[in-house]
Amino acid sequence: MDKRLNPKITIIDVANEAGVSVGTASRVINNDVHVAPETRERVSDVMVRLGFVPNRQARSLAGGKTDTIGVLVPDLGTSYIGEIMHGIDAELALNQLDLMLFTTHRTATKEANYVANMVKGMVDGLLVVLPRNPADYTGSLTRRNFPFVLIDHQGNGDPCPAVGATNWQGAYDATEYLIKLGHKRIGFITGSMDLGAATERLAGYNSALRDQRLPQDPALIYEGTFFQPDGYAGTCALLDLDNPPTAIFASNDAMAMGAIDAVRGRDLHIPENISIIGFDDVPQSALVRPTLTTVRQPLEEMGRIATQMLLERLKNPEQEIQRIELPTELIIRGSTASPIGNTG
Amino acid sequence: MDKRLNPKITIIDVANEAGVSVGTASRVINNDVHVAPETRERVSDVMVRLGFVPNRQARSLAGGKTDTIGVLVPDLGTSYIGEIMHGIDAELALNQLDLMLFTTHRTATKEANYVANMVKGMVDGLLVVLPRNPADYTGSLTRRNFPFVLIDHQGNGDPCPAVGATNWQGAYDATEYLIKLGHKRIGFITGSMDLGAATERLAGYNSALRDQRLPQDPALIYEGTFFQPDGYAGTCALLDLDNPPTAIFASNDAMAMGAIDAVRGRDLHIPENISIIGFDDVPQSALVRPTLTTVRQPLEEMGRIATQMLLERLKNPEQEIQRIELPTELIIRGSTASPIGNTG
DNA sequence: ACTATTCGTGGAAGCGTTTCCACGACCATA
DNA sequence: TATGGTCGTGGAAACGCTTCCACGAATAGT
Repeated sequence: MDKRLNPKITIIDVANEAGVSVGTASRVINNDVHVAPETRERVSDVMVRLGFVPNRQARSLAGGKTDTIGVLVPDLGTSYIGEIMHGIDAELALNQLDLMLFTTHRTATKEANYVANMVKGMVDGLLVVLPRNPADYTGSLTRRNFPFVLIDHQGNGDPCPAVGATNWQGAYDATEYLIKLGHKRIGFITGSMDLGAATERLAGYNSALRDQRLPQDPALIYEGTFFQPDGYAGTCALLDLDNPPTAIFASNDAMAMGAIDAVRGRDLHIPENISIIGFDDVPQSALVRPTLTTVRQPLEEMGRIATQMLLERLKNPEQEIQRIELPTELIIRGSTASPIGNTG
Repeated sequence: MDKRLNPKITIIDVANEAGVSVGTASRVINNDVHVAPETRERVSDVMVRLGFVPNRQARSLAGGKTDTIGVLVPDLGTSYIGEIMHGIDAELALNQLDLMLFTTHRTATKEANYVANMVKGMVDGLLVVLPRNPADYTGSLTRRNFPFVLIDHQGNGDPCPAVGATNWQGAYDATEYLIKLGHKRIGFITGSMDLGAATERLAGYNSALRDQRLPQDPALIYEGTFFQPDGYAGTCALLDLDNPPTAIFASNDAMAMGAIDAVRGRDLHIPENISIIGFDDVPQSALVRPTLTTVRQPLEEMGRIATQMLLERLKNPEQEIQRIELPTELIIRGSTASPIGNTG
C-alpha cells in the first residue's frame, strides 16, 4: 500500500477502499449525477488520500475520448507561431485539456492521409496552424469526419472551420494611412505568394492605391517570403530604383526589421527619409528603435478563438461550419512620418 | 468493410483477413522475430491494404509504453526555446516518437507532485526545459523513478540527468576577447540571478577580469532578467556612468538587442564608440545590423542531446546519471572592435 | 396500502493491444 | 527410428477504465 513501492493506484483500489463498486467510483470521477452525495464525498476522499490519478490511456480506450487536442504547426521558434500557441495553450488550460504537438515537416513526406491516421485516437481534435497547403489536410480530415480548425489559413478551397485576420483590410488601412501622410510612392514587399494571407495583403495594398488614385507601379512590388532577409534585400532593391519609394510596406514584421536594417546600411533615417511599416505586431515591434508602425494581428486571440471553436465543434459536431476573421488594427509608432517634401 | 463507413480497422480485422491470430498480427506490428517471413509479409500486406493504424491508447494500456515523450517548457515564442524545441523535435521524429507539450505556467500553482501525476501514463519520459526551480521537479520525479532530463538547468541541487552549456567558459572567453581588443571597462548585464546560467556567466566574466588583472567595478554590473528591455535600461544606466564602459556584455542576445537600441538612441556608433556582445547566438543575431558578436550556445544540439539521453535512459534505466555540458563558441561579428584610444 | 417511478448502486461486457503460456510441426542429433 | 530443441503459431489473460443493464430500495401518486 505504500505509494513508493506500488505507485499505481487504480480505480479498483479506490473502489475497494471506499467500499463501492468500480462503476460507482467511475461515476464519481466523471461527475455523474447518479451518485448519492455522501457516497461521492467518501469516494472523493479516498481518491485524494490515495493520490489516485486516472489512467488516460484506459480512459480513452474505454470511453473514446482523450482530453487532448493536437496542434499541427509548420515550425516553432518564430514569435509569430509562439503568440498563437500562447492563445491555444491558455484556452486549453482553461478547459483542462492537454496539448499534443506535431510539426509539419515531420509529416511532409507522407501522404496527407497519414495525418488523419496518426492523429486518430490520440487526440479529440486538431488545430492546424498556418498550413501552406491546407487542402492536403482538409480533404482527408473532412472525409474522416475529424474535428479540426484551421488557423491563419489560405482563403481558398472547400469551406471549413477556420479563423484568420482581416488581412485585406489591414493592408488597406496601412496603405491608406501612408498615402494620407503624403506618400506617393510606396514600396511593397510581399510574403510567400502561395499563402492566402500574402495575396490578401497585396490586394489590400493595391486597392488602397486605386481608391486613392495613385498609380500602381509594378516596380514598387518586391516578392518576398516572409523572412527577414527578404525584407533587407527587397528594401535594397527598392531603394536602388531610379525613383525610389518614400515608404515601404513589408508584409510582416520580420521583413520590416530587415527593411530597417537595410535603410540603416545606407545612412538614411527612419522615419525622416523613409517610412517603414510592418504587419503582425510581434512583441519585438515595440522594442526595436525606431519602434515599428505595424498592423496588429491578434495572434493570441486567434489561437484562443480557434480553440474555442474546436471545443464547440467537439460538443456539437453537427453545427454549421464557420470561418471567423478577426479585425486587424493599425498601430502607429515611430517608423512612419510624412515624407520630407520632395518626391520626384 | 468500406473504410468510409467503418473507419476503425482493428488488429482483429487484420488477423481475420490474413488468416492468422491476433497474437501473430501483433508480433508483425512489433517486428517480433518469431514470425515466419512469409507470414509476416502476408500480414503486412493486409495491414497496408486495410489502412490499419494501431491504436496507441490500447497499445500503451496493454504494453505499458506510450511512445510519447513530454516536454515541459516555461513558455513558447522565444526563439531561444524554439531552437531547443527544434532539436528535440528532430530527434524525436527520428525515433518515431510523439511529443506532448506542457507549459509551466499551467502547473505553477499546483504542487510539484502534480507534474509527476499528470504526466504519469501519458508519456514515457519527460524533458524539462529551463526550469526556474528545478528542485521542484527533480524531487518527485526522482522519487517516482520517472525518467527525465533537464535542459539548461540550474546547476545546483541533487545530481540528476541534465544537459547545459559551458556558460562559465563562454562568458570567460567573451570577456577575455574584449579585454584583448583593448577594452578596460566592460559593462555586464546579468540574467535572472535565480537561474544557474546567469550566475555562471557572471562568474566567467569576473574570472576573466581577474585573470587579466583588470579591476572589478561593481558599478559596471547591471542586474537584468534576460528580457530585451533590461538590455536597453541596463545600457542606458551604464552609459550614464561618470566613467562609462567601452564595451557591454549582455547575458543573452535579447538583452544585447536592447543594448544596441539604447546605444543608437544616443547617436553613438557600434562598434566604433562601443562594443556590444551577447550570448546564445539566436538566429536573429546574424540578421541585425550591426551583426552581433555573441557566444554561441548550441541550443538545437542541446535539445537533441537531451532527447538522446532520455531515450538512452528509457532503454537502460539503471545507467548512471550524467550531466553534459556542451561547449560554447565565440562568434565574432560586427558589433565588437577595439576601443578608439580614449578610455579615461 | 399498493403499484409506478425514480434513484443509487453493483456487475459485467467491452475498448484494442501486448504478452505469456502452451502446443504441434519440423529439424538435427544420437 | 526415437528424442530433445527450436520455431511459428493460437489462445487467452491482462491493462484500467466507461457504460449499459439490471436490481433493490426509497419515494411519490392514487
